[in-house]
Amino acid sequence: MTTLLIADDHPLYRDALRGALSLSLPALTLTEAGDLTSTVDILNSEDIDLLLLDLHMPGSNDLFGLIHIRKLFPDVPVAVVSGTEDTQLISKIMSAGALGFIPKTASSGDIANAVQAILDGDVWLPPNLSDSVDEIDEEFSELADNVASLTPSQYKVLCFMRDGLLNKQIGYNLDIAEATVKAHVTAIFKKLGINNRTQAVLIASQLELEPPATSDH
Amino acid sequence: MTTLLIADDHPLYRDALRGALSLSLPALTLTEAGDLTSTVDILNSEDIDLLLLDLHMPGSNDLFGLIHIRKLFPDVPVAVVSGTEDTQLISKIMSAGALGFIPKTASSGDIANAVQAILDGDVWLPPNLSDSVDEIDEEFSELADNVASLTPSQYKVLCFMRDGLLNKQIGYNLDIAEATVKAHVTAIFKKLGINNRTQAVLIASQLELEPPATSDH
DNA sequence: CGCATAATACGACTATAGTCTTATGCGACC
DNA sequence: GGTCGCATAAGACTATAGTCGTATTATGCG
Repeated sequence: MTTLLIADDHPLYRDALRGALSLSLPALTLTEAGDLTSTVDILNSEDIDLLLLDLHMPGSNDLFGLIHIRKLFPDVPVAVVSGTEDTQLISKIMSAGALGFIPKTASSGDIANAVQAILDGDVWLPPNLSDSVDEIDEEFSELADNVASLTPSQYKVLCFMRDGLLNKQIGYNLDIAEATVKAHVTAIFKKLGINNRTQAVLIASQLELEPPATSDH
Repeated sequence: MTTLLIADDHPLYRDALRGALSLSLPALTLTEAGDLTSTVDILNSEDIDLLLLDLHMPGSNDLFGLIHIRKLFPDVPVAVVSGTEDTQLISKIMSAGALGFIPKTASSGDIANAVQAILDGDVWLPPNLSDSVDEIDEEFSELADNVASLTPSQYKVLCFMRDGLLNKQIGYNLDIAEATVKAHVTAIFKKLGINNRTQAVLIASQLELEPPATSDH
């Protein structure tokens, strides 16, 4: 039995995906999640053969979420579903370990083709874009690897750093001492090959689709 | 006599623009610049009726360059020429004070139309995109205004901050004391309504098209 | 079990960031 | 000639960032 997890924060779009897939590929079992936490929970408790991941989910932090999932479950194939058509971003998504990119404007036929292709072990990109995205961004791939090597605590600290929080505030949010936050910060610097917070924020902001202030969808 | 300045770092594309314009609008006088510094020099020494600005010029720092030029020469109309088709970015470009956006894929007819329209005092956008870009990003517009209010020295310091440099290193680069750098940094914080360097870097990174590490062409 | 390793946690210490005050020189502007 | 904005910068101070050493716990492995 082949099981597929649809992770998207829009119930309507989940329904649309479910409808399109149950028609074209009725043999699939479909599961759903609406945020990153429940996505991780389901991946932990169930055997999932393919994850359809929307980058804009609550708690996902866009590309961070993809890297996070890829690190926790390297054996689960991931296809990213997103409204963007930015080829550079798609290149980053593929460099971060996604096996396919499905634009939200794709037809149900294309979606079914994409899912079938990835289940068969292929890589899938929208036909009109496959030319411009074929090459992998080496530099970004290394960056994604470095970020993936962060421990869960370090990952959280980096997220808060990217939001402009002080060490003290991060400690308060995570309920740990400021000294511990600093230890995590130092560890992050070593793993990312940098030596101060501004450079960390720059790297973290490269992993984000939209500026925090204007997330509007 | 109407004079037009073509600012683009690709000699070939400058030639192409020159060719397209001299055919369709032979009454124009055309001038060229290959980087931001010489663009500013020419705007200082000559009367320019329209600037065609590529965002990816050396020293331009993408949107920073546009804001910089808009601040120094608020009376010179600017049309941005760029390879991107990202509607969000185009919206930012227009919010930062450009009067037109010309994609590099535009036909020579469209380019001539755009130049003529802006010279006539209109705003011009590619026909296929004008629907999705009509609204101005208020938040970003305010941000651009704030950045435009920076003095030249403050602007330079912010650029170096965005590159992850320490105050000491910025002082060395600009040949001023660290105390002066700190004074500028404090002034920048007040103008941008923030209170630490991380937030400044976040704002600065929103004004950049591509991450510094992956500028490729 | 005994050992190694990684992750988390934290205090002590040093370096850097950031504020405030004050002061000087310069050019623009009326 | 006075005023204003800007750039420069010193000194003194506080807050925050960042390093280092170390203790604790959990996890994997033979």
